[in-house]
Amino acid sequence: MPKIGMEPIRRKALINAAIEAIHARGSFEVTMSEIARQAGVSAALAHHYFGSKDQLIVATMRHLLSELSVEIVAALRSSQTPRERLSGIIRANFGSDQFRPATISAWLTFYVKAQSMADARRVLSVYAKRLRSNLQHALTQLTDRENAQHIAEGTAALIDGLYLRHALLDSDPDRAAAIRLTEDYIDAQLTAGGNK
Amino acid sequence: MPKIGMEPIRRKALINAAIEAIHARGSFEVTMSEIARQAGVSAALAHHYFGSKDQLIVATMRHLLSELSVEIVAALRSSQTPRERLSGIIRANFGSDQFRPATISAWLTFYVKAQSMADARRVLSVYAKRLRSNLQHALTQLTDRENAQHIAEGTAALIDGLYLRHALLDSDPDRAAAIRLTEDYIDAQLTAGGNK
Amino acid sequence: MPKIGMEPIRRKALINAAIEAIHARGSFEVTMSEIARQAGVSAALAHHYFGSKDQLIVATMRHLLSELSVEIVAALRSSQTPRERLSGIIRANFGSDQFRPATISAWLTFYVKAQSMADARRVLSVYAKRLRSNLQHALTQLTDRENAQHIAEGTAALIDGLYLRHALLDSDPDRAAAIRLTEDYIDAQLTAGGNK
Amino acid sequence: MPKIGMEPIRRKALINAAIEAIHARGSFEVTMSEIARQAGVSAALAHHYFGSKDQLIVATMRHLLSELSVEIVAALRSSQTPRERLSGIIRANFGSDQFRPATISAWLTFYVKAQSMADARRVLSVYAKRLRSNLQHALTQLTDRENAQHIAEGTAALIDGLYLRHALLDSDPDRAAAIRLTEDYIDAQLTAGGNK
DNA sequence: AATGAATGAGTTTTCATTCAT
DNA sequence: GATGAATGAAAACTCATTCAT
Repeated sequence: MPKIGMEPIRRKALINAAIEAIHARGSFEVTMSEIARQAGVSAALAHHYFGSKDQLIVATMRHLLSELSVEIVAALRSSQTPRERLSGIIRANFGSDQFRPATISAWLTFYVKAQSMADARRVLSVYAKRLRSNLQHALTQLTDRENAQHIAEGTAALIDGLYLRHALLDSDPDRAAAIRLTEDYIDAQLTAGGNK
Repeated sequence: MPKIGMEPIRRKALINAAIEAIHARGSFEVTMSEIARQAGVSAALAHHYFGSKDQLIVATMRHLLSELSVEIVAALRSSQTPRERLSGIIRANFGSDQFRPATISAWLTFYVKAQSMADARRVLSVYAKRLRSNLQHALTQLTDRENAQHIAEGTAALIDGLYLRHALLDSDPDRAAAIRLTEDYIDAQLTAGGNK
Repeated sequence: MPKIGMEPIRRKALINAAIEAIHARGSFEVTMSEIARQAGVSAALAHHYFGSKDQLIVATMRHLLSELSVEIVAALRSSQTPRERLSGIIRANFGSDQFRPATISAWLTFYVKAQSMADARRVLSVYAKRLRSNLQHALTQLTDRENAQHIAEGTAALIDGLYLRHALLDSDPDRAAAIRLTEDYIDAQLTAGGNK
Repeated sequence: MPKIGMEPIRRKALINAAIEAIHARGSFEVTMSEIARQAGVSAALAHHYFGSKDQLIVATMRHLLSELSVEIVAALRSSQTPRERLSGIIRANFGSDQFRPATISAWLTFYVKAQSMADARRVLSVYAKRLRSNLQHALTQLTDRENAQHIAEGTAALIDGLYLRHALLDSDPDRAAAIRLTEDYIDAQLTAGGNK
């Protein structure tokens, strides 16, 4: 086994382990040891690669966010019309990689962590802004600016709310229902606000 | 200073202190000592009255929930029509006591705590069900059952999502905007779904 | 209810409660509150009457010892011959008030407490010496001094050992068997050592 | 200083430290810190290796018991006749490693701990049964079954009782006297009961 | 690259004890 | 005579983190 190039492998393994461990524990009450055990390495190694628990957490958030980003970008690329782009964003947010128990737990704990940790807050703010900006951009082409802002805010809240409510459910999240609810919201708001 | 009948006073003080301390800290990483100090008593006394940190947490959740309940009940009582009842529920959820930074922080951390603590989960589930049931009951009188269910679910998610997104904001939450967004959602959905 | 003369009643109740609580807990891991609750009074009152937990413990030991003393004295009084006196001492030690689970537990914990508490040690030493002296006195009339000493030591050890071993048993102690064993020991030793 | 394979060394050191600390304190009122300090390590390390104070206690009991077992087995091996085997068991029980103040203190506290701790109780019960079974086995070859049982019970009680009484003594225990007393008991009982 | 060893700093929790009423 | 209120002090336990190998 080559002893070279282990770093990216370990980092990825630890980040995935963090997500699973957070879910298993239900919150950030996970210890570094648990995460390391889940990844099959020693706690010391996790420190070696990430420097501290907080930094591992931020790296995990960034990872989740960038995964989501990739899917959103892909969805936007394959869309032709503004309305299709909206649907793409929604589908990406409720994608099977994102909208599953472990990821939902992780997101939720990140929101809490963001309350007390500047780094985490910054990362989440970036996500929140980007989501709104993506939605707004597409919506501006469908209705007036003020209405677009309004609907973007609502859509973002709806997405986050659906995540939150699903954190409480024991059953597997119903992606189709979540998508339908969000799509309906946009449709109804566009109709009510008057299309361009 | 009276030395008798202190228990209810202390319990209330500790619960309020817990909410404030959770907000100040940003999460449940508050210590019992911090909560006790905030309440002006010793940590030992907090244990004396609540038994454990977890039980103090659950008591705090229950308190927040019952406060909300009282406001919702009041709002429902003073409403004449189903549509007014919906507005009442929404206003209660975004009431000035509820929709403020400290309470928002507390709610968020409760959701996380519910992931790992059976008692907390139970309490929150009760709240989630009651909210949906209240919404649904009013909605059923305005549109067909299936649509009512759908809108109730969306409204609940929207409310929770607005809380979640405001947890990230430094500025004071805009109650009026949150209410308008939710009301608009209901109106548009009812219009789209066809009134009774 | 007269408010006078409560002291002896409370003291006795607390001492009995201590014995029961020690047994229930299995050791001195009893708290003052538990003892007080068992006695139906507040922990503060226990302090009022005994000054400290340690003093309550010593008082409880003294009580147990004096109960035993009374029974031994009575047994000695009603005995005619030295051999009868020996039997009386044995019967008293395995009397139904002494040789029962709660008392056995209490004795055992007292022995441990005596290791670290001068007062307790003194009290127990007095008991140990008195028991040996009583035995020796009767034995000296039945065999030579050296043999008497020997047998007294053995009898005392046997009695204590039987208590100790019964502390481990779940079943009710078999008083008759314990008495027989001890009597047999004395008989056999007297026969072997040669009677006077 | 080798930095690997420390675990067994630390475990042993901590167990020995526990015995000494228990003796120094006189009871289980020892703290983990005291034990750890005695072993020259941090309290955290003791927890790391044993999980909890209770588990360290049980490990210490097991250690004492297995040491005794080894000595008993050796004594039994080097004996030819049943009577010699009895002497071997007795000598092992009053061996210089066993019958010394620190070990006596430890045993006594174990008996108390066994009252409230299931694990400890189980361990001690095993010891009690094994001692009786060893004695009985040898005795059955020297007298009838019923008498053998009787004497075995008495011998075991005598041994435990001698330990108990020596817990109260400040002077060093007199091993020879304890052995003589126990041997005399067996001899006299065998004579009285009739040899096979 | 990787880990077992080790700990300091902190957290919850327990309890005997005091005191005002 | 009696107690609820209150706490200081100390205990067990946890965990991120460091370090030598």
